[in-house]
Amino acid sequence: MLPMRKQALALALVDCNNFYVSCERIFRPDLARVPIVVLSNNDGCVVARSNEVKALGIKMGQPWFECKALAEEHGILALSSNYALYADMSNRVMTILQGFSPHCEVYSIDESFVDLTGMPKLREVSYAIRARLGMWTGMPVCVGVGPTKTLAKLANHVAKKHPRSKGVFNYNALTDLQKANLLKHLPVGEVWGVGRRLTERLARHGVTTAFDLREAHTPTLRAAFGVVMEKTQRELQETSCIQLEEVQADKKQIISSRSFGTMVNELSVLKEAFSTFAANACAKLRAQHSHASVVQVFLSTNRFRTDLPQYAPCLAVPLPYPTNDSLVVNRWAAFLCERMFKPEYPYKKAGIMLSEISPVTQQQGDLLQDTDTNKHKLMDALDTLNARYGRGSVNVSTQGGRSGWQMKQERKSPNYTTSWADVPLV
DNA sequence: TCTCCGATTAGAC
DNA sequence: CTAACGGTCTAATCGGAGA
Repeated sequence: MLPMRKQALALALVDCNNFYVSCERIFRPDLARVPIVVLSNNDGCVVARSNEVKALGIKMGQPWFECKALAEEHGILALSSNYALYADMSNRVMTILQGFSPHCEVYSIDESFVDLTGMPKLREVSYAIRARLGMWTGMPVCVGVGPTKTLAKLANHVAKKHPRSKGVFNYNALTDLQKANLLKHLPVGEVWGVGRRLTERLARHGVTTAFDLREAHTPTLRAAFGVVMEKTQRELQETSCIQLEEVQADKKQIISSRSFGTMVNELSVLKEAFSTFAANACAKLRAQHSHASVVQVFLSTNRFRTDLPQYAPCLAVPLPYPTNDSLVVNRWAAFLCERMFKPEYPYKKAGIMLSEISPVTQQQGDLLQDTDTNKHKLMDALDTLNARYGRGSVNVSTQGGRSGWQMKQERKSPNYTTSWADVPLV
């Protein structure tokens, strides 16, 4: 029997167009042509832009106050981010994509790699993906197909940028000459994994396009830029180095943090905030059936106010036993907070980080350990109630009413899909 | 000298 | 009216401390 030839991979990257903006527009068709931005937490930075806004030159991540004048002039609608809505729409999209292939990797809230290897008529399949998502959710997407994740990303970029592609681009269908031509016209900074710093450094080595990177002398590249860059190069050469991760790995660290709506001066308010961070972080920990052995907390003044004195302490404690109990973590956080707190500074941000995370099934046996399971039952009940009635339905009493530190969120849309109270009556 | 560890860097979205 | 700039996460790398 002849050895079977290894089949060339066909990976599709399906990426939602202006995802947060599209989520908002699906429930407000009247906004279809209105220029829209969605703001980060605390209404701080622009994190999503409609095409009209991109055309005006407003940049991703730009502080909103810098855009105010231009926004006024062009009637830009700014919305606070509505994560309950975006997460729900994301789940719908990802579930539908599973219908096209059993092998999917949900890469982020708005994009998924879908393994289409072996399927005939990849263009038709790609258009079918777009059509089904459009019909079932209203979400516009672009589809890029390539033999590696890096080239699928690149193909998606081409699909997004060139209207003639009608939202679909298949790198696998190109001739060698077409591939070279395409790569020569792509700035190296557009390649997945090449950010601003690396773009600068690569330029000093004469590498300015994706083609230059693909053709660079590998040992030299490896010596100057490390193993990650070598993988990127090999991916551009159509050798897959970055595998499809179908099951999401457990988090190795979990952070819950926020910038405050206003400066905070009182210890009591900080402790309330930490109580909420502890509850959030532990809920995430329990959701992946893990516990953590290190609790770290941090505080900071407003780093953009260079006119004010700065203070950004950070304290960690190794726990005697790993835990995922909100009350236990909360007590440690409060203790560390008191140690760090200096009343002479106004605080703008705080947070908690859990690390040294392991599965609860790997419980270390210890004769002295408390075997009381009541507190596990308490956390189970809390998680169940919050799952049924919505996050935040049941809190730890020390969380308080958030009044002293609540982030700014002045323009949030209703929770159309996750709250009956928010469903408009027609 | 080797190894471990925390801090720093870079990137993604 | 004024001041106003996100939140999580991972992996690689580096430099110093300690074995």
